[in-house]
Amino acid sequence: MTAPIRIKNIGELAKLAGVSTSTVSRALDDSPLIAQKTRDRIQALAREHDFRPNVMARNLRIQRTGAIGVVIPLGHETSQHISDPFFMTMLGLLADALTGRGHDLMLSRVIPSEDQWLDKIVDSGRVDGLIIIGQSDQSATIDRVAKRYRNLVVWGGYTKGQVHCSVGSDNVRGGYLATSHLIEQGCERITFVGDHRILEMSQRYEGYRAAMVESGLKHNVSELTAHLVAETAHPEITRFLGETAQPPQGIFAATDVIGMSALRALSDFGLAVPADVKVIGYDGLTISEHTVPRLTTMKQDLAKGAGNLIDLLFRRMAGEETDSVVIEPELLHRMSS
Amino acid sequence: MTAPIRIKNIGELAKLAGVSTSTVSRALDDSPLIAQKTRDRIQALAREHDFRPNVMARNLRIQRTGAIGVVIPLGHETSQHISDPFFMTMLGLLADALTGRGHDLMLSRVIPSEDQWLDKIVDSGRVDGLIIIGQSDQSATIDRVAKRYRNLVVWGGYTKGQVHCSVGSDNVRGGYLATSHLIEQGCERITFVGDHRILEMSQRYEGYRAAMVESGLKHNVSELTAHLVAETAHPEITRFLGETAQPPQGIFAATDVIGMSALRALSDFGLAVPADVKVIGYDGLTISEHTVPRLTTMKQDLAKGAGNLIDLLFRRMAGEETDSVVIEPELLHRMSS
DNA sequence: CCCGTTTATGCAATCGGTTGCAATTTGATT
DNA sequence: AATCAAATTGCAACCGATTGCATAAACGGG
Repeated sequence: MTAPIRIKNIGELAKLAGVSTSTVSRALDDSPLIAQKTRDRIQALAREHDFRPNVMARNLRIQRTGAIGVVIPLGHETSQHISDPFFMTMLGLLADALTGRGHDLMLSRVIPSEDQWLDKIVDSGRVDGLIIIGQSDQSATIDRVAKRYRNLVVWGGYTKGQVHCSVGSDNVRGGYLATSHLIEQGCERITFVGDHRILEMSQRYEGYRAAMVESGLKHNVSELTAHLVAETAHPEITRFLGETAQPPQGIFAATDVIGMSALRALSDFGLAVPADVKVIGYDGLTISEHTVPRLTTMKQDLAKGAGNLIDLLFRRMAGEETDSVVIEPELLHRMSS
Repeated sequence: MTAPIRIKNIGELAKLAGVSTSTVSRALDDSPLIAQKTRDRIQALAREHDFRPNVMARNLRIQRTGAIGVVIPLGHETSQHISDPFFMTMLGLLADALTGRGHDLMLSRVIPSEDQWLDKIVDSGRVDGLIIIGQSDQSATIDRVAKRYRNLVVWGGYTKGQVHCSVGSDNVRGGYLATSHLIEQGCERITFVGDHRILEMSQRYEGYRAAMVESGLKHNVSELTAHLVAETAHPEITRFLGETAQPPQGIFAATDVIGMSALRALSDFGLAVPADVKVIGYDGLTISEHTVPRLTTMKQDLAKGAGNLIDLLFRRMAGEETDSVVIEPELLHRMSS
């Protein structure tokens, strides 16, 4: 019934239709240059043979790829795998938005071992633009490349004077609000749990510290360095709880995943949340709503963030200049505090 | 210091080096056809101008893209976003393995509205091969395309007679083992919570049912249809618990995320886990280890699974025939049962 | 010093499309 | 019927690489 021969390029289709390749090309593109009935005929023919023009050839000619790179630098993680649902949420949102704009998503997880990692991606010519999720500890490299490559936006922290265009929540303020909340709930000894090397976390720590100092709790400032992945964060918190003479009254976890680990470690030690220890997380991921007890957290509006990232990126690709966006974080007071 | 002019193709580099483009091309490829010192000279020149040959042009010429498509069909989800950490874990593993093999990862999240969705991806010429994560409710489409396109592997359930090559755990057996475990723990009224439309879940249900029947608990078989995402699963479980006269003694959640939702819903109703109700999940995700109490689950070895997927895919791309792989699931007995 | 190999390089076709411009056809107008 | 503008279509160059084959240079042996 259907035609047996497989058409593999517009040349063959052109021959079949008795026209030139240019006509086929334009017809498939629905160009008004081609008479309506010719267009219809060729499109029908293409459908019949389910022929789809080769994307690579097209891309080469028109000098764009139709793909946006999404890069997750893992400079801080020794562990090979990310299990942080944060990335999935972000990725899902980005994938949706990009598909909606007719672009594909090229995912790269990079463990930066040499400082050319970003240049390689940029110069590969595989993508029209780049979204980097989290500066990790690579701010310098990112800034260097941003200087010469415009089509680049970053989810993460904002630092005065940075070259690259970023979208992210106000981490300092978020840290301040989170800590203030715990203080309001009556906590005095509050421990910050996170990883300093990561820009956003160090900003959250800064906010934490400011709130503590402001409330005259400067001497109670304490910090536990914990990895981002739950597998490693949990034993670290457990060890910490085992070693301290007196457990803290409040824990400010730099991410929801760390918060979850904390909840579990506390439970292991027979400490009740929020009666004995109050816990607050950061991110506002779905997962934080499904812990027992439900985790109080600082919500970053990721949907909005992803929207901003895409929007800014496309504007930059169109040649516009863009400023960074800082989103106001929001306290979600739930059961753990 | 560094050269100011930007080299944009091998032609320009050739002119600079005083050789032909073919020589440049071969030199950059480190071909033995070119004299060692010519090679060195050209490579140095390329480095100096940090020139990297255009990938698209290369791909067009050699007829491969160096990219593998990873597709997540969401035929079953009305909701736009996936928050299931399962995908992230899988994606992370795949991204690592593919990078290791020198390939890029093109991510597509598809909500199949017309039955050509897969053909479009295959015929786009953007990828050398395709990994589909989960059949969703699209087994028919996948099978149809698999018939004509070899470079395709699927993570998901195995059905006798399927055309496509799949990798996944033995869901029927997993369901059987999970249910048997709950029965051994003294449960008689066990409810299965999951979504039948998804192949893997219906297989898990099948195993559940078999175990129940085998233990003479046929009349206690009960099922709650719940969505995969925690946002919607939780209220569904809550409603269920509110409506039943007598809560079940055991809950077999078809995924860890549903299991988490169940834990929380039970906690809301003041039911103790595992004292009042025992819960078992499925997947063995990291996250399941960090719930309170820690979730008993059926572990699927995703690392192994991802390895198999990649391995099979590359063998298929090399022209080999491959059989589907079924992985034995393993009980992780933790605190919730 | 000549000739036959090896070794090193260049020529030009090719991958599969897109697009500026020229050429042809159509149609309207006088 | 002749003229001219508008509507269609085709020609051929191009995007930036790779690669089979021809050619030129270097080398070794007699």
